[in-house]
Amino acid sequence: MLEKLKEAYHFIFEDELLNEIDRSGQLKEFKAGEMIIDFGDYLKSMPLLLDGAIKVLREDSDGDELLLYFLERGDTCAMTLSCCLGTTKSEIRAVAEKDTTLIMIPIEKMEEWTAQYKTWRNFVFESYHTRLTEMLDTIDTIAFLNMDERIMKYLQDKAKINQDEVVSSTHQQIAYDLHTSRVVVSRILKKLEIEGKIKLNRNQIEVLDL
Amino acid sequence: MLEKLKEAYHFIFEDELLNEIDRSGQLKEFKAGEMIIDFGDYLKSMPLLLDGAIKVLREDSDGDELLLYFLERGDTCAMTLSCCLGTTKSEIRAVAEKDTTLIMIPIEKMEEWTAQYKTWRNFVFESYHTRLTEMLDTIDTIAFLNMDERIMKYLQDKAKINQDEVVSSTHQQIAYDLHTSRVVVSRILKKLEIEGKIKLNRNQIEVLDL
DNA sequence: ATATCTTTGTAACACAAGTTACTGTAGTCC
DNA sequence: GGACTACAGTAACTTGTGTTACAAAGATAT
Repeated sequence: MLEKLKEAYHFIFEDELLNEIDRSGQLKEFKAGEMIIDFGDYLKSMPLLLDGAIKVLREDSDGDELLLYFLERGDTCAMTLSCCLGTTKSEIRAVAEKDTTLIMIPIEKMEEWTAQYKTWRNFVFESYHTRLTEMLDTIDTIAFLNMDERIMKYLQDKAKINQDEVVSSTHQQIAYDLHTSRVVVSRILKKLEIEGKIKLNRNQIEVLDL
Repeated sequence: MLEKLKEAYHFIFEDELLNEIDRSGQLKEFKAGEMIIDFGDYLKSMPLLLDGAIKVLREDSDGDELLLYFLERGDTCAMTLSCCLGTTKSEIRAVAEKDTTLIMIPIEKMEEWTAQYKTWRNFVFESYHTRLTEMLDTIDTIAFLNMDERIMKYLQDKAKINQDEVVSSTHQQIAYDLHTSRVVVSRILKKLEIEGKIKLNRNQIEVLDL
């Protein structure tokens, strides 16, 4: 574990802190599609992403979902982070986008390290900043873009996260993430294919315009 | 200034820190409608809200605006906060919603106090948490509500912020904040009036259903 | 190979929201 | 008072998106 940890975080944390994380943290692995955190979960530890990718979702009162953003290596979930501090329930759902390994850090350590390590403080602030920026981006997307643009952006983001220009999703899955209907997704994907921006196959969409 | 500061913050900061803020901070006053921060501004100090209210907006590439949230006494602008740390440009615009007084704190102090005062750290984390939650609420609003509900929520929020059930805005101003058109706002306001939820007058809307 | 299920394509329609255009009305300035 | 401006009301139309319904194509199981 220490190896992987160093690989991902040695640029920002000093050895002493890395060793502390190694001692207190618990390694967890999730298969693609597994749920990591659900709405209303009480969180007693904070995740540090070592490898893989996580999809973060929001749900409304009718059970409709909406994709907020993806997390990659080196990220932490700032929502979780602030839930930990407030010991409030999770406002979001986190699902493994691909096979994912992460380290769970007990909340008690958070407070301790925040006081003790400047690098940790900076990391936490940096994470909050990144997440706020990401949320702004999400707001821009749903407020200012039409469905064509949102779908195209979704495909590009997903291709980037998975480092594969072929996105393996059904139209229904995309509809869930974007909070729209399957028919709308099919219709627009077909239009994007005619425009030459993507290539459609069963369960697969090749993104030509990255 | 120290008086006002104590009035608003003595519950969360110790006297020593309050005195520090008093020494380093600079008092600023803004009239309702004045712009406090604009897109692209570089920020060298961080605002603490003493009195009044602030409206925080987002803008897209075409210059279209969208209201993100309101700030009240005891709040700070977490976006500003993270801009300060990253010395990046402001992603948002802040406008005084009513006459507002705030204290500007130089960024150098931020780092210092974060290391030194636990209450300050908690305040900063708390602020980030509140802001993230507020952003989630904004996302819910634009993603899951229709225009009728959004306008009603807007009026209720605005009435609450101004502690006045009479909202003094033109239909055009509401349209800007919600990123829609004046005609749509007029049409829906009329409908809400017929439903008995509001009462319309020139430049004024009385919110009956708070 | 037949039956079944999942995924995709498409047509026809419904509806919310945005657009254009015009009118009326309340204030302001001369 | 008359001219002007800002604000509000409303009608008629367009457009984007969501809905319902059904058919076809590919995958999977028996």
